[in-house]
Order: sequence, then structure tokens, then C-alpha cells
Amino acid sequence: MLRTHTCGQLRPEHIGQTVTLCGWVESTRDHGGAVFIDLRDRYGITQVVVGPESGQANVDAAGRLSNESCIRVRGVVAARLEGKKNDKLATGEVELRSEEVELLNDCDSPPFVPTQQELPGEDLRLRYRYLDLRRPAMQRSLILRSQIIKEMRDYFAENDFIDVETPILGRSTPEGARDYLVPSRVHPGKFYALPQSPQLYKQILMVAGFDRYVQVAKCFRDEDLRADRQPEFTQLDMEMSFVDADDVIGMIDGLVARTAKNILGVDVPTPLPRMTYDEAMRRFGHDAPDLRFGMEIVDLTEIAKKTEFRVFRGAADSGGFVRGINVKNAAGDFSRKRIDELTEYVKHDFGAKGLAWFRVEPEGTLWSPISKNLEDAHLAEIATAMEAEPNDLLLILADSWNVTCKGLNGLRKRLGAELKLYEPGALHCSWVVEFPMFERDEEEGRFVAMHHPFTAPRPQDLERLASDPEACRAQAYDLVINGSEAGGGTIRIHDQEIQRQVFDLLGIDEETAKDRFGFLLDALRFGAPPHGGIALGIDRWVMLFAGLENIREVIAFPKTQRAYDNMTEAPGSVDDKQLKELALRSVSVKS
RNA sequence: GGCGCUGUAGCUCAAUUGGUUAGAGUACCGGACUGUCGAUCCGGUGGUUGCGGGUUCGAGCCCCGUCAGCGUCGCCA
Repeated sequence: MLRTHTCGQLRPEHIGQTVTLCGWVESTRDHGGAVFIDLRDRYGITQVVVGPESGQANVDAAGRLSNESCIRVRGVVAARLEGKKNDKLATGEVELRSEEVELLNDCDSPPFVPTQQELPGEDLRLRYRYLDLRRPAMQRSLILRSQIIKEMRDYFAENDFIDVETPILGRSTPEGARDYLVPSRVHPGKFYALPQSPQLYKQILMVAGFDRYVQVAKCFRDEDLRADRQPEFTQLDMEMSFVDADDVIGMIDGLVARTAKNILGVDVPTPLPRMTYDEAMRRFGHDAPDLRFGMEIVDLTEIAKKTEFRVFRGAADSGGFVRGINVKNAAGDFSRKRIDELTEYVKHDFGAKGLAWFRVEPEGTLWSPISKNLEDAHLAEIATAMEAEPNDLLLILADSWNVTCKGLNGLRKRLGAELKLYEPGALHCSWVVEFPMFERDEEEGRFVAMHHPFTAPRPQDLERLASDPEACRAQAYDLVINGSEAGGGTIRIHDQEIQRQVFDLLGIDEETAKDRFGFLLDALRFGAPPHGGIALGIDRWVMLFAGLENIREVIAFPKTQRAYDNMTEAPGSVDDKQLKELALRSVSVKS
């Protein structure tokens, strides 16, 4: 070992010992006759003093050390002079009196210093990620990530789960996200696909009798990126045999409670609250509602039907809905201009036709540019329904079910953040259950699986599979943390007949089904046990546990929004020879 | 694919209504200094205002295009 201690380790008890530290020069303070060096590693910072007793040549050399260069220092641990202790440092009671400084590797003048107050642009941080990762905040994120994964692994190991690795090179399946493809050299013209999740493999493992499977699995989806979405991400994937939805949910409840306790020191009461999908959409307009604050959606459609106001009445009579939220005690904070911004937002982002709003006057009446279109009695009904109090701001959409959901959810999330309606450190975990089996694909005019094509319907909904597929509910459950989907799973179909029926509804004909996942259908014929599981988004868990709002902050080497790696410059071009071997020809016009 | 925000010194930012020679902090280089810890003091280097075009007597600022980063809608079983 090149060192005897770390830079976060030395305390008064070490005084008098000769030790050797290695680390990076965070800063130097050169006084001519003595130089102070803040030496940093991932454990902390220790002050090194190079004084005259070590010779003027050494003092001069220390003064010339570049920031962020990597050095090794041998010296004696000494108490700091009286009144010179630094209580900002864990090691601040002592300092290292240097006897020898060895430059392990110099550092060029860096494009940015990890210690600077204002963060440099993200493109630079990603390009010089090794410098960015020297920042304590990034180190904390990745250490937290490591701790969370360890808790998960320990938990599942203690519950008799077996860690099984599944292939990265698989085959492309219909439905779902766009696949990343890998060309096959041995099979010219054919492609592997990187897994969107280990879904099929883990089901096969259940058929094989592994009973409880777990894996920290890399997953790949070639879709556009977001603040909380990377093309390459990590799931805690698990599957259990002979269980129902409650069993899987209960197992994860235990994990959530344990992780919150051990990592954050927070007691999360279990069982976690549950809400059906229908209720979530009704009350919050989203299948992953943020339950850290209220501002629930109120349905005003029945009142709207009684009015003569064209906007309300028209929506209500044509199968649409009139729904709104009450922004408590906020009317005074919202100028006409700010409300116009919200209107633009719902129009532009969600295709809403407009945004109706009311201010609640001191005497409790509703005021709005549109109130002249409404009778006082109806205004009073709206006020009552929305529990309006003076200075409340009521925001109302009259539109299709879908647009009112998306628009009001968008407004709710945006206003919740802007008005700081929740504690920054709060962690709210819950389940959304009983998802629909199918949703209609507007473009293609057919059913698509809401979760995936192997999701089992609820037993009591089995007959609806044929009669009313849209009303059929699945044995599916999503874990929601602070309005973010932190995991999702289902009980799978273990009966080949039901599986065939579902494929049929999804428009997957027998031939396609056989071609794409014949192996699963085969396996279901060989004594497949009832089984189900869940996949947790590890990146999102870490992000939420760290209170961060960007997934790139918890990934060591993330991609930019254009799915580019600024550091390695991937994806890159390849030699013609490589293409030829793969029987590929590039038709891209850009180089 | 659409919309929006951003792009000025190595880095973080400023620059009045379109107006003279584009500034500050920090980093870097040189010098001074033995108790600093955001060290201090003195001096200095550093600019194709992302790139290309246009409007104008005059563009960092306005317009068009383009590139990059971010956010968002679509997309993400």
C-alpha cells in the first residue's frame, strides 16, 4: 500500500505517528516560508504543512504543486496550534507535518475544478467526467447508489432469492420500446436485441423451478431521453413462484421499509397505501400520483351539464369532462400574466383548448372573466364542490378525459413544485394497482398491452377478456415514490390458453407469437407454476433517495439527451471491414 | 419529429434602446509573504461573443439557418 491512512482518518489520537497519505491537491496556500496543502481523497480532507524544517527546496516545490495533481505525503501527525483548529474538517484538529512530498502525477490546468462553487455546463462535466466525479456530491451519489443496491441484494438473499444472470444478447420482440440491435456476424442479416428487461427469461426461470429469482439487470430502450430516463438503465428485477399480487407487494413493502430505515433513517409505515388505477386517474389524473400534497381533481361535469356556458356544456354533452383543481390560498400570487402562462402550458403541452379559472373573493364568491356566462347558483355549486375559500385559485379544464387528466396532472405537479407544497426531504411511497389490461392505440386503432403481453387478468375479470377487454383489469402493480414510477410488476399468465387469448386481442397472430416467443409458449406447456414479480428502477430509487431531480446525477457515465457519450464519443463510426464482416452497409449520408 | 431555454476569457457570469477599445470573479503565469484553511498583497497572459448567412452607417444584442447542452410534448409494453 502506498498509504497508511486516508485523508478522512486522522484524529488527535494519531498525534506523533508517522503516516503516509495519498490524494489530490485541493488547494495550496503558499506563505513563502511555509505551504499549506489541502489533500483530498474520497474519505475527506487533511491539511498538510510543508514548513522550513523540511528544507526550503521542499517548501518551494510544494508551492508549485498544481491543483488536482496526485501526490503522496509522508509526515508526522501534529496537533494544530491553539486557535488554528478547523471545525469544518473532520480532521481539523490535526495536520500532517510533511517530511517528504512525492508527486505521483501532475495535473494539467483542468478545464474546471471540482471544488468550484458554480457547476460548469453539463456538457463539460460529462466530457471530463473523471473530474466531475471528484466532486463530493457526485461521490455521495454513487456511494448512496452502492449502499442501496447492497441493501437490496442483502434483503433478497435473506429471503431465499437466487441471483441469476440472463443474456444481454437476446432477440427482438414485438410491442414495447424500440430495441437496440446488435448485428450477428455468424448469421448475416440477423440481429440480436439488447434486453428491454429480463422479462421472458425470469418467467422461464420460474418454469425451471428456481422459485425466487433476483438480478441487478441492465436494460436498454432506444427511446428519447428525459430528466429521469436514460437509454441504458438498471433494474432490480425479481420474480417469485406460487404467489399472488399481495405477496409480491408485501415483499417489496419490506424492502422499502428496510431501505428507508437503513439508508435514510426514516420509518416508512407498512403496508404502503394502495390506490386503484381508476382512482388515481380520477383524483390525480396520473397513474403515478404525487401524494406529498393534496390539490386533488374535482369533477364538475354534472354541474357543467346544467349550465348554459358553451365551453363547459359543450364538453360535458359531447362525452368530455369538466374537472378542476383548487390551488389553495394562491389567488393573490397569480397575476393575469402568470395565469396566461399556465394557459399556454396546458394548451401547448397537452393540447387543451383553454384554461378556465376563478378567483375566490373575500366574501366567498367566484370571480372570473367567464363568470358572466354562469349563473350564480352554478357558481356556488362549483365553489362548494371545490371547497373554495377566499383567495383560492380554481383551475378548470373542459376537455376529453385524457386531456383533463394530463393537463391537470401537469398543472398539479408544476404548481406543487413552484409553491413548495411539500418538504424537500419527504419520501412518499405507495402502490397503484388494478391497471387496465389494454389501452387503445389511437394511431393503429388496436389494443396494446398496458404493461406487457404476459400480464395476467384479475381472476374476477377473466370473462371480460372476451366480452369487454377495455374493462378488464390486470393483476398489475406499480410502486410510486413522490409522483415517480419507481417500479412495476405483474402476476404473469401461466396458462397457455389465456396467453393465446391475450395475444389474439393484441393482434399478435399465432405465427408471430410462435416466431417471437414460441419458447415461452412452449415453456407454459411444461408445468409452468403461477408466478409474478416486479422490476424496480434503481436509478430512480437512488435519485429519489438522494432528493435529486436528474437521473444523470446518480449514474457514473450517463448519456446526453441525444444519447451521446461526451467522454468516449460513443456512438462512433466503424471500419468498412467491420461492416463487411457483419454483412452491413451504411446508407447514412452524414459522416 | 414539434416547442421552449441556454451558448460571451480555461470556468462561472455581466455588458442600458443596436452605438466608441466586450468587463468582473475565479483559474492560470510571474513576484512578495511562516499559520493559512474561499489565504492575502502586487503585476501579467487570456476573446473568431458556438458556427454560417442576412438586416443595418454600425450586431454579443435583431432575423434566418445550423451545431451543442438542457427542459418538455410525442415516444418510453
